[in-house]
Amino acid sequence: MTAQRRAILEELRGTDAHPSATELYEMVRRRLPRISLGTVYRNLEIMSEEGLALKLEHAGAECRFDGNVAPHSHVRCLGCGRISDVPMDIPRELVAGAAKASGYRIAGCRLEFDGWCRKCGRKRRGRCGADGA
Amino acid sequence: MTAQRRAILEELRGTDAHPSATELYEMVRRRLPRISLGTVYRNLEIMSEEGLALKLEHAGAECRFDGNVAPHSHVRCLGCGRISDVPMDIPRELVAGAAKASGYRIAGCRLEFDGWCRKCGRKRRGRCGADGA
DNA sequence: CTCCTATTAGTAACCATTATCATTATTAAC
DNA sequence: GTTAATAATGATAATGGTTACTAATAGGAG
Repeated sequence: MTAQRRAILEELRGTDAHPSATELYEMVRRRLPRISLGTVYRNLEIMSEEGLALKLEHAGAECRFDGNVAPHSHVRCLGCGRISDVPMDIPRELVAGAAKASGYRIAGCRLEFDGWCRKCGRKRRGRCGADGA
Repeated sequence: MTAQRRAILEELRGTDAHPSATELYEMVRRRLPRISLGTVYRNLEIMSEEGLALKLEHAGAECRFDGNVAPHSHVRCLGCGRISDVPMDIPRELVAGAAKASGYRIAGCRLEFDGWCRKCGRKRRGRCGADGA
């Protein structure tokens, strides 16, 4: 394992901020100033395949990465864009229901939430629901 | 409403194939050969905001569009890429659980399935689970 | 150390999507 | 029907995240 790959993995494991490839690139660059963005992408891809990292392809947004490999869902804050973990299992019945409703053999599923984090929610006190403001 | 927007909406409503912007562009082009791709994108965006169309931002894939505006989930076939409807509600408890687990005020959520459609599943008889083959 | 293979840095290419802008269509008022 | 104000169009350029390419370099087995 090269120094670059090790550094990327360590930085990823040292945060719960779900960094994008570019953010990770900036983080690793403090240690390895000559690393290239392509190297970060390549290694993240490889480590995702190997199960060392999780590639979060949240709909309509750039990819983010997670050093926490255990299956879990995520919420994205509509205010600040932050992504947080949602330690929650997807009920088996839900997957079974989807299989029945669609006729597909279900192999995987993602549950993605959008919402307002505590900080952003405080600024919006009184308002509620799914408005876009 | 312009002829272009009307044509886009009619084509979208006339299919359940969840076309991408480019596919829709090809479809509409048969009627309006001089329409531009930008116009298709612009109108799909506008109609999504107006609630006339649904923009499906399935993780890690190009956007697809749906003329069926009722809330529902989707499965993508890992074999052929086809997207099908999953007429299923997301349980309230799931959203409530996510709110509790994350501290966010949840505004929306997406449930995305990957799997094998009947046709592709037949070719894979015997195998099961979430392998990538 | 030496050869072989994998990986790197740097850069160019890709592709879906947006933005720009001069021209053209639509609408509402007369 | 004309006109003036406004909105939408087509064509193309720009953007941004990601992938592909390549010559140079690093790692590791023997």
